[in-house]
Amino acid sequence: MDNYSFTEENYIKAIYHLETKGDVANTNKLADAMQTRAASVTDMLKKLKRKKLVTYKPYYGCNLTPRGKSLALLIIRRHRLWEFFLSEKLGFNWQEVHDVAEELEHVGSEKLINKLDEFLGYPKVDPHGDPIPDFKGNMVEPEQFSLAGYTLNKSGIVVKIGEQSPALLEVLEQKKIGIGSRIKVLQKADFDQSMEIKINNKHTAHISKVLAENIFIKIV
Amino acid sequence: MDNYSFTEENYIKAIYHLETKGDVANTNKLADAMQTRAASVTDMLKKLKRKKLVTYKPYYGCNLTPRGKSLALLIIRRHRLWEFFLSEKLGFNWQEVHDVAEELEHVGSEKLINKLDEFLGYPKVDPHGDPIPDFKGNMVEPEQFSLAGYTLNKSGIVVKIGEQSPALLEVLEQKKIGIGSRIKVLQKADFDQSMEIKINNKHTAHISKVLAENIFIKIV
DNA sequence: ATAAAAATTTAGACAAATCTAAAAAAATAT
DNA sequence: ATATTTTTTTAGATTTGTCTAAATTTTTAT
Repeated sequence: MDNYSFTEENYIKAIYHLETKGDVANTNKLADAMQTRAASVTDMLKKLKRKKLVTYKPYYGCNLTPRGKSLALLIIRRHRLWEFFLSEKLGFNWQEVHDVAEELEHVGSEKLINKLDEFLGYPKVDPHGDPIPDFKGNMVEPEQFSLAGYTLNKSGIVVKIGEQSPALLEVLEQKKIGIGSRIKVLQKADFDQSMEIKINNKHTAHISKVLAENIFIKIV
Repeated sequence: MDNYSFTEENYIKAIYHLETKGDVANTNKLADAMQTRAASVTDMLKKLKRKKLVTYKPYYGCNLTPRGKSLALLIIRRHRLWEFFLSEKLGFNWQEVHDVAEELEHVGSEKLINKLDEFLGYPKVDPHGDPIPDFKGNMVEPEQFSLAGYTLNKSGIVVKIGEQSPALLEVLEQKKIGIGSRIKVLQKADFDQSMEIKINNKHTAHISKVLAENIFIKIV
């Protein structure tokens, strides 16, 4: 695999994320994502095109070539493996892992990342519930379920909140449940479907059926 | 702690290593260490002086300021902790760890490096036998001697290889001598200072004076 | 002590990634 | 369909770390 600068890698990653969100990666969106100016983006897109990582059409935007896409997946693989390492082995909170992984993801050694993968036991999902590509770039988007359908002792990561009402958000805030929280079902009451859950392996909470129906979990 | 570029950090590290070797870090030696030209070094030294990391005297060379020295020790701490991690946790050979650690050492998070230190059990020495500075920058130089100075029937554990040339590493590989090997001196020839040694109580080897001078042993 | 050699610095240039300001193209509104 | 607004590109400048070639200082040798 060739060698790319931090900046190039970050552009490729940003383009990938825009594409998978269904958007075309155009100049202004990229400038926004990269915290830079449109003119700088234009320059970079021309360069990435020269390097055959994207197809670039002036006044339109760009798409990743197959080469660009595998580079993106490699960087995402590195990022998410490091996030897993930081969380699992070094005891970082899931909120803290992103910024550090943002730096570690640019360390290029192929052997490093594959050995790390092995050391971590080939995890499928990072601490935010996002899937980790394997060494070939394949990843399995984990299925998400409402917490209400969960059975005892199953755990996962909160990836979505159903209803966006202020009342619901307030309850979640109060119980310290948010996107990324790791939740494990401890007890379930048959008569009203309420449940006792453990949040981030730290504190427990009791939540009603209605609340559980609005919390969506990815299995980890 | 402030933020420095990869290049600045690498210069600081090179200056530190020259200083501890007893040399004055002058332009040509630095150009050699940094694989660059003298003119580039001059530019950089002026910059490092502006940043108060070195004292620089034209036509003489430079010395690290206290700030510069603690930065150097921090980078060395990162480097050696990562080497330990790669060797101990990911199963890299001690010859392979250096280049990867060279990249990892520039990841700046203070929390990362202190958590890593904790995770590794606060190791005192890296896979090459070099001491790891603690979070304050203190390190204990382990007592070690060149094998060349050894007398008959004395034995110890290989903790460091002096010169890092591929030619030397190849000989060591071939004779199955590595960091951690237990070595006992069986015979010594007066006329050329070559010696017969036993390695790991298993096989014997004949090694020249020059080779012996590059093998450092810790008495056990 | 003076000339020759070696080491170092200065001057001016370059590539990468960025910027601002102005020009050009595309989208939108009347 | 034409004018206005938005988006994007171009042109030219800036910063960082590098380079070559020439000038300068220091060291070494006679």
